[in-house]
Amino acid sequence: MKVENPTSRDIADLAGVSQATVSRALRNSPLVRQETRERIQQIARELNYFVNRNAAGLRTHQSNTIALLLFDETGGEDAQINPFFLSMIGYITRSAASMGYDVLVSLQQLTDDWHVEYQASHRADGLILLGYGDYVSYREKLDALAAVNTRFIIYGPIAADQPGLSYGCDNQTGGYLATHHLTGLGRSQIAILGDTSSCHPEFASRYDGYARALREAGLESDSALAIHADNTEEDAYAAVQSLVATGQSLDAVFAVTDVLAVGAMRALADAGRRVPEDVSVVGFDDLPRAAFVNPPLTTVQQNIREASEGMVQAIVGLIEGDSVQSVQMQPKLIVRQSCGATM
Amino acid sequence: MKVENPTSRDIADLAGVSQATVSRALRNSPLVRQETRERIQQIARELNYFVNRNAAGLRTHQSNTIALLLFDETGGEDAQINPFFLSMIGYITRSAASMGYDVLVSLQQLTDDWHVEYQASHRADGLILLGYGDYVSYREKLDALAAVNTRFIIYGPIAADQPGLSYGCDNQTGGYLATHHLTGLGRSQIAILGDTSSCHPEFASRYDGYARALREAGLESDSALAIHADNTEEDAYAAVQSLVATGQSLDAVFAVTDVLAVGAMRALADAGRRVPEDVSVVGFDDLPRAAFVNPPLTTVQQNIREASEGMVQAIVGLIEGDSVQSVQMQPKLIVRQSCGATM
DNA sequence: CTGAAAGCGCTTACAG
DNA sequence: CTGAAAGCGCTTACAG
Repeated sequence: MKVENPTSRDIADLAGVSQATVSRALRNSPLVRQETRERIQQIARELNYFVNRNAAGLRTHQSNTIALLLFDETGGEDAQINPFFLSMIGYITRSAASMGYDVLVSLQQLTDDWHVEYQASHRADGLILLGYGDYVSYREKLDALAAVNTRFIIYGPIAADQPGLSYGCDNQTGGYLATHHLTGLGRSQIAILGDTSSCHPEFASRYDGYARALREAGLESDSALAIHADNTEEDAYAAVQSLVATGQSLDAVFAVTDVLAVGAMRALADAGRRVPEDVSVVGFDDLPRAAFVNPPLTTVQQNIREASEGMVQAIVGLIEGDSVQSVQMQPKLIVRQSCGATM
Repeated sequence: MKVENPTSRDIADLAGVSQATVSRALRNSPLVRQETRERIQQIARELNYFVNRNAAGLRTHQSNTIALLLFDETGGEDAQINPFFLSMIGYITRSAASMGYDVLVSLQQLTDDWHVEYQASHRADGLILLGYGDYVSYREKLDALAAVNTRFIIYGPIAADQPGLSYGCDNQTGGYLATHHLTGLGRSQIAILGDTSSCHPEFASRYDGYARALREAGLESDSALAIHADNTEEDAYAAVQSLVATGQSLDAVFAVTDVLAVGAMRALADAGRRVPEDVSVVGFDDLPRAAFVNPPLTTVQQNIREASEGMVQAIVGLIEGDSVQSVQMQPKLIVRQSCGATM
């Protein structure tokens, strides 16, 4: 009675029906008489039988799998995944499972181009792309994906002529919220920390929001207060340390990510500047650690659960042939103690 | 010249060879003349052709995929993955990729039993299981996996009669290191926080190490200082708060995970106990946030990179028929400021 | 070194 | 409601 690696034919023999009927019964086809169906499913259960996904996928041209590709610009060998994207994995996986999809996770270097392989090899029906990357090389990848008709959605800004769908937050508004909070507290020498060049459209938009808030408050953007840093804590630390060493005065820092904000806070502390008394700090992302740093970090939150579930729905929609739109979410300011606002 | 979804037959027609030769050439078979092989690979590249994994997998009975199953005991709908296990995903994925394997990630409730499906459905060649779980229900799952000859490795303690391989750290030594550090600082009323019942063998072993260190220091284990808490920050907060409210005096806490340690530190602070002046705190895991809390947390580190890479090598070894052993790593005490040790 | 052929385990039109 | 049959796109013994 025990079969080592049972196939639908084994079930058929045991049930005294054809293999086709087994296939139908296991897919809950209404074409099969209920009594037959239940008997077949019972036998399948007893044998620990599961449909061979390779065979089914070969027939149906589907994998019921979504590939989740994490791009890592700053990543060396030992690099941890950007915690912001890492925290999406749970939501994406759970949400995909509830829609009947598996999730294949892969870390990609921006120099790789395995990404086109996932759908072409029928390993995945669609892709979700996560990562802050240099826009120019990123863009090439998107074009390559579009060229082979891959279904994909990218977390990030919606560029006008960019192929594919995107799901992102209104970064301009986010930058505005952060900066407006600082000007509202009377800060006037507000530095912005990060790579706000056009290579990083999401950070560039945060800069635009920053500039708008300054303008509204009657302040001028001062290029001496635009501090360039790659998106690592170490780079942020070094950049802020250098700026402070020049004698440049400042009373606030808007870091375009929490990772940068944490580095900035360390650099300020080591330079003897108190946060928030001497310098206010705002971040962006609301990483888990934002609540734990000292003082707890005021930051702009993107709703990652909503984003994760939305992206899964979008890619599944695309796979199933629905028409799907790009989405822009509204960010939210989370006030903690790093700016000196009363709670 | 452009083919929509090229197959090996299309390549064959274009190259003027048989489909079998294309298959061989693409797998770099030495049976194919080099010149022919290169010509075929060139054509494949031009057409953006990739081998259909479903078809190949059906033939070879392999998926070249590892399923990474994360079990979540405390997980409600909105629960984040335990950050300790989350941080392994990157290393596991990268390491699997370097060995030619994809990683399928799935969050599992301890009540589910999808886990047997992964290998039986030929979606994965083997499983890696991560998660702190209630040992009794966990054990049932392992037995079910073993019953259907699934290849798997579990991160956790090596129980004598447990099926499958495991990869874990020497939790007893870890508990000893933490507690010995505290006794060495002159602490004598050392609480232990967590679920150290036999349901959680890893935590129970940490308890054993704690008891051993106390014994060595001539101290007695006091059951009033064994604080039960599920592995969440909230539960730890509540448990420590209650204990302090009873008037129980204590001068140190060994939390069996960093998640618990963070909750304990909050509860102590809110009760007006200074860390480390009044109460020393040690954790376990060295989560990313351990360095960020205030004061930075002294903790026992498990080398997650080594563990991740080791587990991938082990499961791949198992898949490829090597003989593989369970491994126990040595943990390491990371001294920060939460105990008051001089740095 | 290359080709013809079988077959992996399914799904689904087609026929009854 | 059920079965016989074709075929998805590969890999690999077998024959040359």
